[in-house]
Amino acid sequence: MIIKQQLKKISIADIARELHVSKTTVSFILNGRAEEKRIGREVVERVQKFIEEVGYRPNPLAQSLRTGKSNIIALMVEDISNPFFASIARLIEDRAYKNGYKIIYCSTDNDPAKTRDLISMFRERHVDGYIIAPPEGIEDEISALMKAKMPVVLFDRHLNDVKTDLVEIDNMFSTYNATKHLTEQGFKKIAYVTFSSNQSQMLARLDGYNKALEESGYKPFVKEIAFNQNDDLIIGPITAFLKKNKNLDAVFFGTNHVGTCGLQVITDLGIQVPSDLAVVSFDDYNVFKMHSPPVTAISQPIEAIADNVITVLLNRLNTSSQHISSQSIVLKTDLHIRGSSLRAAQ
Amino acid sequence: MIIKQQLKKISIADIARELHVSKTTVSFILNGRAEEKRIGREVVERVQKFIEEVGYRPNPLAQSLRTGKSNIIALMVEDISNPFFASIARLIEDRAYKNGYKIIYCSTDNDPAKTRDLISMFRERHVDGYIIAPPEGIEDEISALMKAKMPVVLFDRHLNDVKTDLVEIDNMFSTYNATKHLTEQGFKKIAYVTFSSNQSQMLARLDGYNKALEESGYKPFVKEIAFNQNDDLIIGPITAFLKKNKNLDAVFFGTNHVGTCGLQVITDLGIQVPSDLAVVSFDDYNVFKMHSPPVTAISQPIEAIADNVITVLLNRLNTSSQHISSQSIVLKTDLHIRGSSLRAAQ
DNA sequence: AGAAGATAGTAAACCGATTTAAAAGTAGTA
DNA sequence: TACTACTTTTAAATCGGTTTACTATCTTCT
Repeated sequence: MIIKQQLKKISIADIARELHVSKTTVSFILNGRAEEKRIGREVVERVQKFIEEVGYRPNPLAQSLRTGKSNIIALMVEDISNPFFASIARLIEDRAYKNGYKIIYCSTDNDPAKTRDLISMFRERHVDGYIIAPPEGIEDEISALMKAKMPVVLFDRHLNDVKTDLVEIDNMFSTYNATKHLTEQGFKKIAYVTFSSNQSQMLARLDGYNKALEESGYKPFVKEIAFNQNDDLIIGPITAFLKKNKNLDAVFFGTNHVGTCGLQVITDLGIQVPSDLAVVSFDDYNVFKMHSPPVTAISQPIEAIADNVITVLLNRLNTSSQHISSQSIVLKTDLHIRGSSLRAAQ
Repeated sequence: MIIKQQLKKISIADIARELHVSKTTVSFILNGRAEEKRIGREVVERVQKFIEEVGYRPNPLAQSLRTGKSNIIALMVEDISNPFFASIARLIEDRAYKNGYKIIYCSTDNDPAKTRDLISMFRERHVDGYIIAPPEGIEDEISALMKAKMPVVLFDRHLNDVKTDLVEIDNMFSTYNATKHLTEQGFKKIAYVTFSSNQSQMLARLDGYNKALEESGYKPFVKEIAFNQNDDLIIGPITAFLKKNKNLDAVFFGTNHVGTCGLQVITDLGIQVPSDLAVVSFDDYNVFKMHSPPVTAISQPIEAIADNVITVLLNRLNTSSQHISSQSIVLKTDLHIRGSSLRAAQ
């Protein structure tokens, strides 16, 4: 027998009337302040029993209006349909729900104006905290949130001059290491194809690549593509680039999106991997694992990122870490070396 | 020069006090009911100017509490990190935002209990409408929503005995057609690997496969796998199945998730596609397009699905379609025939 | 002049909770 | 008896809007 949930009406006032006590009393009991407020044992039991029976649930809107708290966390990522962000969102969602928080997520498209709108919408709705993979150009809004004492955790990238909690990976070392791997395999003309971006993680990745090449004394070839969700506008430039630079012996893609598009180009052009061209990509992804030959990739620790992000935020929300000014967590990546970057036996 | 947004305090009462009018007047003007309520032109202008100046925005919580409307749409999918659902979510999100609605999404994991909880949470928060890819076993909750006059659009699958708005694809024809394609290519021992599920779309897909085989007089081989998010628990059974049935000449995967896992198994076992085994999968996906050989796949019209879903829901919300009892939209799929299912020239 | 009607605006109730400040009851004590 | 102290309970204010019902003034018409 399923108990009919009283999703309908029943408010705290109804309960009070029904049991001949005041709303105040009921509210105190509901919020576990019965003891503190010295509500008699008998009353507490009567109220709790009744609440149980009718399946009463307080109206969260009214609660939020009064208290200013909403039990909602805003999660803003670049693009929720990108598997990297989708996976992280999923993991964060699970942990948040388990801790009584709901997640609202949305895609920023790396557009500061859209992001600004979204933040202001979230502020109006009194969300309790923010998890953001920030686009450039919203430093001021983030600072404003901080000033208003809102918990904010950035991840995937950081903003200069804004001190927030932060979860990142070691981008520079990751690309440095992967590039080194290529040079160790004997590749010399190594291109780096990436989105044109001043985001911290993208700059760091580029730095790592440059540093490794510099150490080897090879010349860098960098191709920057305008950020875009539309595959065709990524495939076009990559095709042109690869057609023009036939002398390359390896290519390093800076993100999973660029990487998948790049692979498609390579297939379309009939380029042999790795004999014609070795391939490495940032971010691991089904497509890379299952490509033939499988593609060497830098795998981000998705679970660890999600876990750290939500842990840091929950701590802030529980105000148990008021005294900590801000913490920065940097996680390691794994380089999964696969066939696409191994110099065939001569 | 950027105007400082007054995200702080300022309420409708402040405005009223400042301009020596009543809250009521301000509220009417804000809601465009000035004319109807015969507020003088001069007052309207004064109020609007002031509102503009201070950047006043009404508190949505208070609005929702009073009106019962929230401008929020709940979007419940099986798993937000599945690329099919992530893409749809993304498209729906965009259109919803453009129409002044926000989306809250979440993953049901096909778990009716979790789904029930989520629905009841959404009801408490007074979301205005629901978009749901429903798991089995929540017929009652959906009916309850309908009874409460909430707009509900189901997609991807339907529930028997519940008449809601619905956007689906022609699952049965899709698998029938793809299976026919295999038999026409000369394959005879065609396995169908899928999640074990009584969801409408899964049953229809299975029916299509069976019907095509029946017409050809071939024997069906169906392998059902317990639904699971964890790849290892999918890969294991598929591996066992393929190892045991070496006489198969084609395999049809019933979802993108099963398909990617299946491909991985095929690669790991060193099975040659299509010479040893032809492959077809439901859902198109990067992984299939880029596999070598590329994998024949049934591509769902993602944009059309998203578009229809949100259009139907927005119509309901605008109450312009009160008289329509419920509408069912069935969309066509595309079979993308690729190398993985073509009988090599003998 | 008086009734009816239009015009312009507002006070107060309401949505459903939390919280402050205070009241009512009870017991102990001087 | 009156006064303090403690326990138990509650009325009313508040959050920030929307909406109902009503007032007051000015025209217009018979």
